[in-house]
Amino acid sequence: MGESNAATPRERYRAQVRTEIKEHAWEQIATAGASALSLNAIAKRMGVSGPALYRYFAGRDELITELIRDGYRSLADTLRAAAADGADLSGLAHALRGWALEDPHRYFLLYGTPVPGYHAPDDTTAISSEIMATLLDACAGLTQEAPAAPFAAHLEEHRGWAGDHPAPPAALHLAMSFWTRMHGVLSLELAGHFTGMRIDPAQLFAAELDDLLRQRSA
Amino acid sequence: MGESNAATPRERYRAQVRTEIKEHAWEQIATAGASALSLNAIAKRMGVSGPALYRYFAGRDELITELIRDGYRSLADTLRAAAADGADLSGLAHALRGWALEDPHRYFLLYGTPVPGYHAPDDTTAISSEIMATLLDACAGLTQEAPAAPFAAHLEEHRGWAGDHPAPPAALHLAMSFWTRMHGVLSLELAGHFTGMRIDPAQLFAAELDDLLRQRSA
DNA sequence: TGTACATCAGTGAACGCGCGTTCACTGATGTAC
DNA sequence: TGTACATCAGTGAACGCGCGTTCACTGATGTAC
Repeated sequence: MGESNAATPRERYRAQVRTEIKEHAWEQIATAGASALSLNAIAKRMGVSGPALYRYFAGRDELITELIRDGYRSLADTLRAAAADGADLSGLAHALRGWALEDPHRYFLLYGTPVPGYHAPDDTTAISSEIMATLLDACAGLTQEAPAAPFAAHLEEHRGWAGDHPAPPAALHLAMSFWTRMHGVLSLELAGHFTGMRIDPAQLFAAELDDLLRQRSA
Repeated sequence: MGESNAATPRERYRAQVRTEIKEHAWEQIATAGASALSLNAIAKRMGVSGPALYRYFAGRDELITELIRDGYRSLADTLRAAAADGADLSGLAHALRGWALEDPHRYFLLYGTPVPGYHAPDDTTAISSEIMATLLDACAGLTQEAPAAPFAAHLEEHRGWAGDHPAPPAALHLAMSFWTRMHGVLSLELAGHFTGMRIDPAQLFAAELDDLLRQRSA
């Protein structure tokens, strides 16, 4: 009690306002897209003057960075929680889809068209590795043919993206394939490409997942 | 000669300027992204006054529409040409990847994060169907297990996206899977997600394609 | 408990910028007789 | 071939807007004695 770690009222207030700003930012992104994110507009919606927000974020870029970080964090936590609940790869797939549908613009902010002048901070790749490691844990129990020799070697050499997870090349490949395939269906679904086609995205997603898991059950 | 179909000098001039405007538009998209597309900026680069462009396009939206249409057209032509040269599914995959790498921003304009306030015109779905039909032709020669009954029925009912191509459900599913899987790897590659991971996109793409075609050769 | 001081959240004015779009116009190009 | 006219590409000024960001400031909140 009363240690240096206790948040002062001012600190708590700052944290709360930062959160509120970010919430409005997500709303705005959901309405007009990430490239239209504007500090002034957020301030207006909060009933506050424009420059006030500069007390909380150094500028627009820092805000976007924070949003991206939060996005990765949220996905990592969601998948980890699912895994802790005993979800297998199929369960993780549905957790991923649920998370994406919950806020499509958040998904696109992380995995969609890159924001023009913007470059992601280093520590998001750490969270990314965490996500891949969770996938790899779920892949470990499954059998899968090893990829062709050169590609297997390539995967073994570069396992940094999975936090140096000690999985065999077959699992590394499966995790990678899982990610790209789920992303393929999901991103086209979220972009609305299936609505025009009158194809049910849920069925397509399920079929894709089925095919991925075929002959790979533990 | 001299029929109503012959282009007058003025018509030829108009067409040429329209083309030039679109070229500058693509350059600008490649630099700052689609959401930063600005008629004024294009005009400035062309050494012409802002309002001058309104002789050629009703506004920003019409220009974007035209760019999207041209993009779909270009992809459809590329794939069709490859198919006419005897390319199989694998050949089409590489044609697709080549086309995407040629101009990543063009790819994202069609298949990336949707442009905020914008809605695509109807006739692009016609070109989309043309693309899918080309894929389906290449799928026809391959064998593939039919998908589960309900999904097979769903695919049979809604084959409008393939221009009512008379292919069996197995082929419809394969084409759909081909599209989503290639898009999955490609869009992550173009967004730069593999560079941070130090994974070679070409090898990953090849492995994904290999897996797709496994046990489905004619 | 009360006073003096430091911290800091938020304001309002200002800077310079670029945007989409309209409008009345000038001047060159093409057409009709 | 030459003149009268119509078409239409491009100009420049203007409208209203919103953006990111800086700056000197006011006034409330918290701290030290």
